[in-house]
Amino acid sequence: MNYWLFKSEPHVFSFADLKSRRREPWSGVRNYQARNYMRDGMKVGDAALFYHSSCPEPGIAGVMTIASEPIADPTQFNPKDEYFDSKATPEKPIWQLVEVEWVANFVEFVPLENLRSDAALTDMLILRKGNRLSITPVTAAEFRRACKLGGINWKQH
DNA sequence: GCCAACGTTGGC
DNA sequence: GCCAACGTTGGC
Repeated sequence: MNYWLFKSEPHVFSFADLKSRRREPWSGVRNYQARNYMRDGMKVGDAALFYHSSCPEPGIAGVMTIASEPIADPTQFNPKDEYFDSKATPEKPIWQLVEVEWVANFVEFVPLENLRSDAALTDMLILRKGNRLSITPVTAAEFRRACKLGGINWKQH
């Protein structure tokens, strides 16, 4: 099993939104590296952290799971959609997505500040200077540690 | 709102 | 293929 971290701006789509919807297609990724992680790297059942970015309190809110194989992101075909891509066709899609499913809220939200000050997390990609990728892999150890900071014992899941 | 850092675009 | 200009991200 692989582990991931997904960023989302909570005023657009928050972890609470995912909890109420339960399952959601992760549409709108328009960065090749992030797409490649979804298309080539993810397996159904992988676990992922949900990170809130561009907000008053950035940090990790909880855990979700990869719930589908990669499929073509339908928003790329819709001229009315903000993520429309005129170069994409249903025969030759450019952008893929996976569906994600809510698993568990952290008992305590883990602010970015706490991630930065944790010695076990210094290599997390999200903490690297200049990192802008909306989807990044995390190691199993980083994943467990983040869960622990959030008040969850991941082994019980 | 500022600004550093990065990805993408497009002229050559 | 180079690289300057531009747009975006995201913390502060």
